[in-house]
Formats: sequence, C-alpha cells, structure tokens
Amino acid sequence: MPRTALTREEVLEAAGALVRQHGPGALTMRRLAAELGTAVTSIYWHVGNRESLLDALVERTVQEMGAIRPVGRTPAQRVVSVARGLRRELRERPHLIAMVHERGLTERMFLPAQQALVHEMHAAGLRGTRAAEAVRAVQFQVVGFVLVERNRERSPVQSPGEGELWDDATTAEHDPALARALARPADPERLFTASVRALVSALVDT
Amino acid sequence: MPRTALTREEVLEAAGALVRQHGPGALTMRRLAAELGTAVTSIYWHVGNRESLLDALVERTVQEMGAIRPVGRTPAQRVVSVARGLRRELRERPHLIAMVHERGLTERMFLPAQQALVHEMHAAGLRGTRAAEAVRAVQFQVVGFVLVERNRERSPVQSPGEGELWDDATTAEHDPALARALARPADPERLFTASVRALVSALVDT
DNA sequence: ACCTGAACACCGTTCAAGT
DNA sequence: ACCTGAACACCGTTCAAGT
Repeated sequence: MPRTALTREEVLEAAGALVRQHGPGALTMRRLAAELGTAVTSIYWHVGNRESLLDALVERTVQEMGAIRPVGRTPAQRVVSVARGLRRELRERPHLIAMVHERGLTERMFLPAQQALVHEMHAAGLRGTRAAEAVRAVQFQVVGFVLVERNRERSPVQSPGEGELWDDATTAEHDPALARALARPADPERLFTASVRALVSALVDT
Repeated sequence: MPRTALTREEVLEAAGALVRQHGPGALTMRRLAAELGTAVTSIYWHVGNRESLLDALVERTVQEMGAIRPVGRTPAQRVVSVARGLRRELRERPHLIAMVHERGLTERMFLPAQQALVHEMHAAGLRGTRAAEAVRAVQFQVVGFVLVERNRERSPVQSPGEGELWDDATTAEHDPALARALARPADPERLFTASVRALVSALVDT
C-alpha cells in the first residue's frame, strides 16, 4: 500500500536535495525511490525519466537566479558589480553550474544580467555592435572564469604543479617575485576583479 | 585462444579512437573489448580499470599539446597570438577539452603557454605580482572562453534564446543595431580576438 | 605473463497488472 | 489516476581458473 500520495513536487524536492549534497552522480532512480519510500517505477509516472527529471531541476534553478542590481557610480563600476554578483550566484550552486553548463542553458540563465549589462553599456555611451560585443565579452569572461575556478577547486593538487615549475632557479633569478607569485595558488577573488576591471576599462573608454 | 598478443598501447589506441569519434560516454569496457576482439577482462590486465584508462588517454594528449610560438611585433601582439594558438589547439580536441577539464589537468596543459606568456609580459616591462596576475588573467580568459564556446556549440538552439528576447520592440527602438547584433549568434572568432586584445591592452600599458 | 567466462552488484527503463 | 514487482538490457569490476 502507498504512503501519503506522492507528488511531482515531492520528487523534485528530494532529487534536488540529493544533487545539492552529493552531485548529480548520486541521483540514481533507485536511490531516489528509497529516499522517498516508494517503488522506483512510481517516479517514472511523475517525472518521465531521469533525463527530464534533471531538466526540471535545472530549469527550476535557472529561474531562481533572480535579477541583478548594479551598484557603483560609473557605468564601469556597475558592470564590474554585475560581474561580481553573477560570480557569487553561480558559486553558490556549484553542482548546478555544471548541470546548467552541460545542458547549454547558460545563455538563458544569463538573460537578466545581459539586460543589465546592455543598460550600462548604453550609459557608457556604447551603441550597436560595439555595445553588443562588449556585453558578450563580459558575459563570456564571467562564465568562463567561474568554470575554470570551479575546476581548480575540484582538483586542488596538481603534479607537476605550477609551484614546482616556477621553483627552478633560472626563472627565479630573473624575477623572483613573479616566480613566487606563480608558485602560490591564484587568489581568484582578486584575479577576477582585476580581470573584469581590465576588460571593462578597455571596452568602455576608447 | 587469443589473437595476436594484446598490448597496452593497442588498448589506448582503440580507446582513443572511440573517444575521439563518439565521446567518452561511448567508451564502455564491453564495447572496447568487442572492438579489440578480446575478453572484457583482458583490458583490465593491461590498463587497470576504466578510470585509469581515461587518465592515460588524457595524459597522453596533454603531452601532445606542444610548444607555442608567439608571433607579432609587439609583446601585446605576441600575447594575443599565443592566446589564439591555444584556442585553436584546444578546439581541435573537443572531447578532450572536457576530459582534461574534468580531471583538473588544465593547469598542466597550460604550462608551456604560461612560460611563453611570462616571457612576453617581461618584454612588455611587467614584473613580479603584476606580471603573474597578467599571465593568469589571460590564461583564465582563454580556457574560460573555449569552455563557454564549446558549450554554445553543443547546444546551438536555445529557447527562449537571445534572439527572441532582443526582438521585443522597446529595446529595438532604443538601439536597433544592438538588438540585431544580440539576436544574431555570437561570432566567436571575432569576439575572442577582441576580448583578448582588450584585456591585454589594459594589462600591458598602464 | 597473459587471457578467459562466470558472477556480483549496480544502472535506467518498460510493461502488464493491480487498486 | 496512481502505484507495483518482475524483467530486460545494459554497466564496471572481481576472481578463480586456465595456458
């Protein structure tokens, strides 16, 4: 006999929890059924199959990624603030970055931010294709950065790593400060802000 | 009775072909065995297991990614040329980008390019942490760009896509050229060069 | 040293049968 | 309308047994 009636919402909830905690690999239909206390096949009635279950989860969180409010005095500052806000939002949902990315929904997720960026580029005096290119440059940079960053976090130790390479004496003699800097792990926060700022300044005031 | 003696090299070869043609998902131990005309378990004797087989494949191609020769008159031009060369190399091995990325070997793969970039930053007069930051900014931008680009190619149609969004009349009235530009798919070649150039110019001459 | 088939513990999915 | 267990066709991996 069934427990209290199973709903689609309930399935999505449990699946979401599984993904958030242990990643999409942990979401097997059998494990999900066990979690819910139902037969595996009941899930199929509610969500179709595993693939569309994941689709639904991704869809849901893309919509959760709400509006971005730019802050700062100059357009350049506000663009940087949008980029930073976006990065933070993406980083709060690590497993979902990957899933959204895999499903090619990055664009969709980016639409509100894109509109904000267009507004700022206009305020900075850019129009037409120039403005469009600037918006996309920032967009690519942010998403790309977060992807690379995530990747680095997932695999913290590399061998031979940058450290070992830049330890060698010849380079150190030429520029010991650089050798030390590259031997240290990158400071993503700092690097991100610096990169975006550099890109934006080049795009905006020319 | 066994066919001609199976070698580790032979296994890697067949596995590599499978991955290049149909992606890592197509590389199942059973299919690989069928391709080689051996028992599934023979493969285990030569390569351990599926995971280390993939590791070996990735390792191999990371090493294939040879030296980069910068071209151009100014350091900035040469940095851009390194970035473009890197992008091309990455794009020639689409499935491997993903695998290298998943395994966190992006750093390793980047070492030769990193050294080239350091050289150019020095030539441009940057030292120490400034130079290190500039190198990493370029590095992140290239890898990030290629990841985003790959993603876009894999899922060409999005709905609602950028096109539909930027079709609406209000935006078009304000800046029809921009609306048209964003409604078109991005031209990655152009966008990439423009972005790198913008970033580099901001990093180098300040 | 190298290869084998059988077996184990997993998958996602389908389907006829229940209520 | 919703749930069920049995069954199918897949996985990766282990292992004892062969040569």
